[in-house]
Amino acid sequence: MTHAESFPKREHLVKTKDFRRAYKEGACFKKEPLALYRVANNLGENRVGFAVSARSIKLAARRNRIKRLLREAYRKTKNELRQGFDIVFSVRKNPAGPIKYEHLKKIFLELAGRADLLA
RNA sequence: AACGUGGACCGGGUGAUCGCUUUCGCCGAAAGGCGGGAGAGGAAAGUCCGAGCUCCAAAGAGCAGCGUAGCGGCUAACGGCCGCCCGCCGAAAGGCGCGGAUAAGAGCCACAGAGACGAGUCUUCUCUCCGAAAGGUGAGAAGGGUGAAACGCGGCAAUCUCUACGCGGAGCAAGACCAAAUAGGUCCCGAUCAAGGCGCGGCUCGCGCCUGUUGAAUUUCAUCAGCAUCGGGACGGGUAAGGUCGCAUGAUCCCGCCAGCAAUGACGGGACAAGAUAGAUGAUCGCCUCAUCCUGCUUUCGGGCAGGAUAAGACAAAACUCGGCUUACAGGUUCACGUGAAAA
RNA sequence: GCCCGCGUAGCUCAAUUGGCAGAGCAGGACACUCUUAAUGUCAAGGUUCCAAGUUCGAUUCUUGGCGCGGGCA
Repeated sequence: MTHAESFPKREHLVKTKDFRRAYKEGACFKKEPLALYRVANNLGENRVGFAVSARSIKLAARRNRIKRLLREAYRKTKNELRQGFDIVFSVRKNPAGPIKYEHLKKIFLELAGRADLLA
């Protein structure tokens, strides 16, 4: 059995096509510096992708950290979310100052609430 | 000890819970599950050099072009490293240096200055000659001023050039295989035999390769047209960041010993150490020691103690692989060396 | 990942054997006008992306950084 808080490859959004579809057709919710795109898929479970702009955030280490923290926030809360969506988290602008997990998680939860994803 | 100089090394440790990538074993028809192992750096960075490797059919010579530049050595190779010489900086330990060209030539040296590189003379003095004198001709010497440089076989070759040596081009998104899907394209230009064309990604030589077929119309040449082939260009359609390999045992790392001033090499023994592809190393909570800042107390004014805060806190993360260089970097460990001034 | 190109006034760009950094637009002041626009005149505006080096002298040449833009299946 899969553990409740695991996040295997199957749940990752991978294809460029899927990302394009989310941007184009999905509903968009923003709160600096994060943006959430949500579109229904017909798979019965969620797939999630994280996009961090390399143009505005130069340091690879910083980009990696933002992705990991977002992934962690998703992993911890995935059981409280409604299923059957493709979700993309996009970070376009470089947030000022150090990146804190607690801070990102707050924004994450707020956006998830606004996107009507919380069960 | 203080200040300084040059190397070498580290740049958290440990425990718990959840999670990721990969590999091995077991279970399972499969999806997957369980257990064990492994999992970022000294710069992984910039992409500045040098290689391996792959493709361009094959990769020759000369020229052009590009690169390097004291001498010698090391190396697979290098623009790297080591030793020595020279120049400059430093009191010293040391540091820095695109550090060839007196042989052939071209170009430039603004402004200022009389004059800026073989053309001449602004001022003064001496001598000679002409002249009554003022002054002038010629020769020599010195000085002032300008300027970076003032007559000297000037300076600039990080201006062309010359000399010596080296260099074919592109790059793992190279390239190979497999699968699926659609199409089995359209248009333009050139070539198709005795002299041409194409290739050797710049040119020449040299070398190699190619030149089929039908018809107009008849033996050949030449010309034209069709088909076919080859080369180049433009457009259209389809699929899409598809999968596997390349892809990690290597100029590898560690230890010992020998040769060498050294870089480095030989020998012996041991080790196997990330492999992702929207891109794996993370999150939370403890403890330990370190650092920085703030507050308070204390002091022999160097510091010490207590509490609190800060993301163990700097620079920053593999993307075919190595050897270097360069740049960024909180803090710490260690070895060797120097000592002028100031302070003690 | 690899390979290219570009940084000059607020903006768009010039500047060659290395020798006083300029043009157009925008902005400012003045004139003209009842007022505005247009037009004319005037002045201002620069660490030539940064730092070293060569040179008497660097936007230009050399080296190293920083920033920006593009291409490659």
